[in-house]
Amino acid sequence: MLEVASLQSPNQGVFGLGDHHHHVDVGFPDGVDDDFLLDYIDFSTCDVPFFHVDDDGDILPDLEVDPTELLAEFADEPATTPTTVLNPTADGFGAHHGVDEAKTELPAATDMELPEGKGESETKGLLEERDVKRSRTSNNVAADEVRSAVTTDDSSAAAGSDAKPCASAEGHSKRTSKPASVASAKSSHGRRKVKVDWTPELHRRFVQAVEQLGLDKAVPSRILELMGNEYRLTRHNIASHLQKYRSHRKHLMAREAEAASWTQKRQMYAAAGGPRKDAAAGGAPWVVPTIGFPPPGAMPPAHAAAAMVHHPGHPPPFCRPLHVWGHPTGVDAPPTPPAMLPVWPRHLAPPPAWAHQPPVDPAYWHQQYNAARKWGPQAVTQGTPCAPPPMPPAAMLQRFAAPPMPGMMPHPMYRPILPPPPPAPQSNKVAGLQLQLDAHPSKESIDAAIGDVLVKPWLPLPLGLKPPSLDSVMSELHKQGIPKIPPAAAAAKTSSAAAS
DNA sequence: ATACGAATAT
DNA sequence: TATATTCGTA
Repeated sequence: MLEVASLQSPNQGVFGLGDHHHHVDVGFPDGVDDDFLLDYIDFSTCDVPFFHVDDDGDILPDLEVDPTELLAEFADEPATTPTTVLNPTADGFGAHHGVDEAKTELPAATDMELPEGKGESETKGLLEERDVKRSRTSNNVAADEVRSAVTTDDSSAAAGSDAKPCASAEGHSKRTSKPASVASAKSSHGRRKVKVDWTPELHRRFVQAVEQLGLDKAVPSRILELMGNEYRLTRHNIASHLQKYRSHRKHLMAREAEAASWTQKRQMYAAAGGPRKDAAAGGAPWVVPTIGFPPPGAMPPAHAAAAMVHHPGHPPPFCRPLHVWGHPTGVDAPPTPPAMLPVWPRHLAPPPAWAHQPPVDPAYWHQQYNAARKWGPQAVTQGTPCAPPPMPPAAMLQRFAAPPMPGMMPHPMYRPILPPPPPAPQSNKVAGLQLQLDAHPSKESIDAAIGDVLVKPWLPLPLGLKPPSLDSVMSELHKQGIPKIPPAAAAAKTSSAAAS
């Protein structure tokens, strides 16, 4: 079992995403990235750096395949490689930025279905190889299965199309050639399984297919059909990804439900008679639109700035309500209206115990960030132009800039807002920042949703941390001297609730 | 025999 | 963690 650890692309990191090197000149990224590369590639097992060069002389980066396979490919497939849609070199990538690279069009299903006119059934059969394999035996599947995996699966399926597995095309120039362990070269010419690299682009294609089918009808085989075989994905690859996709989706919805419930509570409170002064001042209730604002240092300045970008005609993303567009098709549009998110009232000076969070490992945010980029709405929103958002007004940056806190990362969700020194000045601004509820997202708002991708990672409540009960909140308000506490709440669990 | 998908393994 | 593989099931 020759397993080669899959390489994690440095580009997958927070900082790399917005800065792809689209050229593939030598197979290695230039500049600083070389350092990264060195870190990520284990040259000890690599005899020769191998690049996959196609007819056009393009080097296809980051193929997660081993040399053996490549060789095999060359062998049986001289090189009739039609340019893949996803070949990064094919579409002036220089123009793309960050998240959204090219919104590649999903070629009509019919188009990509079978390059060589193969029937669907045939393709299906081929792609089902693994299932067959599985049932066939069990022992020593290691070498055997792996071999057959590539042999059957690939050679047949791949042979079907001359498209190369450009699965990782896009933006991942750095992940370039993967140094495969040449160990495979030995006796058993063991072919190791290839780990599919679900690049953002590939994922997008996947999502497109899913959308096209509809969530309920999106099953691996169908998705595979729609995606075509140019990526040489197997049904299992899809199934696995689909599983995760669903899972993420589920969590996303759960999160939204949570936010919605919060909104309800807030509204209850407001209905019960929230702080009059705010309402009287013409402002909204006590919800402050600071939710989701990235904690200082959680993201690179460029992205942080991006998160703050203001889209004309729309509220700044960071005060946008948590809202997932769901399927563009509308099939599963969130039933609950977008709502403002709960945040700690700005006039509540020291936040209660539950608002204080221990320092969070930056890696956590990076993960959140990456996950959001991959599974977030942008993935669902097709054809979204994704130019890097402009810099926010300096004033805005200043306003939200937080003093560096070495080692400390205030919790994003409940980062308390210190009471503004002068009480008056901010009222207008806040009003301006007030949430706009987009019941029917316009194109712009969808575009703006990209900003949400950057924002959302900071939205969720920390795991294991339940939002405070309405009672405890009101109790806290009471402590702070906020008038008008519903009797019921006051009577109820006071400090105890707040503490928990 | 196939395909699905949850659970598990790597 | 992401992806692969296994396993029970329809």
